[in-house]
Order: sequence, then structure tokens, then C-alpha cells
Amino acid sequence: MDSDHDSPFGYDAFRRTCPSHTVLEMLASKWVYLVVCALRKGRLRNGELARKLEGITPKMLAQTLRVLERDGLVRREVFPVIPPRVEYELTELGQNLGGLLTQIRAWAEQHAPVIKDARARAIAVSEGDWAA
Amino acid sequence: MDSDHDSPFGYDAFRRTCPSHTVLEMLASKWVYLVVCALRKGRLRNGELARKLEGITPKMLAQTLRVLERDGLVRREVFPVIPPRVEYELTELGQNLGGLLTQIRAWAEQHAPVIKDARARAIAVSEGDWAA
DNA sequence: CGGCATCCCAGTCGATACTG
DNA sequence: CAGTATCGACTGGGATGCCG
Repeated sequence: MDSDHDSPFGYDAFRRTCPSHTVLEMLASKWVYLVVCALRKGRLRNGELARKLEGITPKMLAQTLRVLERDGLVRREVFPVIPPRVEYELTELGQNLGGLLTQIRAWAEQHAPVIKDARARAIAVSEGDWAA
Repeated sequence: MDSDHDSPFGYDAFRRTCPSHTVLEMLASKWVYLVVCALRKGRLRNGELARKLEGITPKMLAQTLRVLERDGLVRREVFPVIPPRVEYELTELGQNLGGLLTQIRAWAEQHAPVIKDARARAIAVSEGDWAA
């Protein structure tokens, strides 16, 4: 046992070539976070998502959804009507992940003030280098 | 209460201008994930981190650590000796986050096989358009 | 309305080499 | 050993326009 870390699944995200590493890369996107969180409370249409995720461009939204669909986290349903109607919802796997990501989001919202202060202090210090 | 989502802290990560949104952006990095996870079991030297995080370059490691330090998640301690010795450890806040990120990493490792299959299937389908 | 294609800038990352 | 500087490749991601 020369691996000093506690991965009980035989996969090791610290290794570049491990599949779990690429999964982590996929998750390391703020839009993935937000889309999954947004879909957590139920299926949404493309436009609803676009409105909910302030600042997302159609391109990024589509791109993010395609990735999530590809990885089996989101299911896409197309209604053959005019005007077109497309709905997205989390799969079982996506729901599962959504629980965790929502915790991260909650953590971010909860600690945002402290971190904002820390950043302000860091800037103040770096600007105070004149005290050298 | 026209906000339809459940943020009990007055911060809303869905809003571009909300501080929690920038916190989420900071967290949306695979190296942040891995560095925090790596430091979770105790303080480590720069070189130890570099060896543990396969594939990270000195530049990215330093950059990531600087961000984490700036945001108050990591504490940096310098020993004035030759050769230089620098150690990093999680702050209280960092420990707190580390718990969550470790869950994400565990999730990634746990579901890597399924997602790998989903990706393979997605590729197979897209290449199988000839079946139209 | 949903979403794909194109163009293009700008930030980011990796590789390498260098300094204290 | 820790960290920085430089450069080049890459791509994330914004804007626009067109199609079903």
C-alpha cells in the first residue's frame, strides 16, 4: 500500500490518467455547478435556464448541457411542436451529484462575506508594499 | 419574496454580481479541488504537493496556492533556512471546505466508470449517424 | 424558440529556463 | 527547494447571424 490516500474505489483523482481525474475536470466549471443546481428542483426549458443563469450566453448554456448530457447527468427531451420546446432534467446520477454541488453552492453563499473580506485585506496588504 | 430559490443567506450564486458567484468561480478549478484535498490530511511542503498532484506545473501550483491563500483557505509558513522550506496548511475555513471537496472527489472516483461508459456510448452514437 | 456555425479576442495553461 | 519570468499554444467564451 504505497498510495497514502484514502480512495476506496481503485480510482485516484490525483493521477492525470485516471478517469476520475477527467470527471473532476468536467465538474470544475462554474456553469456545470449552476446548471446542475438549477435543474435540481425540476425540469426546465432552455429559455428558463438561460434566464435563471444570469450572464450565461446561449453558446455556453448549450455547450454545458451537451457535456452534461454526454456524461449521463442530464436528460434532454424534445417536444415536436411549434414553436420548439426542449426540456432538461437531471438523471438519477445527476440528482445524486446535485446534492453535493448544492452543498458547495450553499457553502459559497454562506462564506462569501468572509472570503470577500479576506480578498480585500490581501489587496490592502499588497498595495502596502511601499512600507518595505 | 420573488426569488424562487432557497438561499438562506441573502447571497445568490446565480447572480453574476453576487460575491458568492465569484467564490464559485474560484472553486471551479480542478487544481483548487486537488490542492485542498491534498492538504486535508495535514500540512505539506511545496515539493510534496508538486509530487502528489501528478501533472501540475510549478506555475499552476504556485498560482493555485496564492489564490487559496488570498481567500483565506490556506496558510503559508516560511522557514528562513537554507535550502528554503515552505509549508502549507488549510485554515479553519479551508478544512471546512475540504470536507465538501473530498466528497466531490469521492463522487468522481465512485462514478468514474459509469461516466466513462456514458462518454464512450455518446461517441459511438455520434459516430453511428450512418445508421440514419 | 431552440440551437448550430462562424469569427475572434483574451485569458489561461503548459513547458522551459532562470533567480534567490 | 521555492518561486518567478517568458513564450507560445490553446481554448474558453462573447458576439453575431442563420436554420429548423
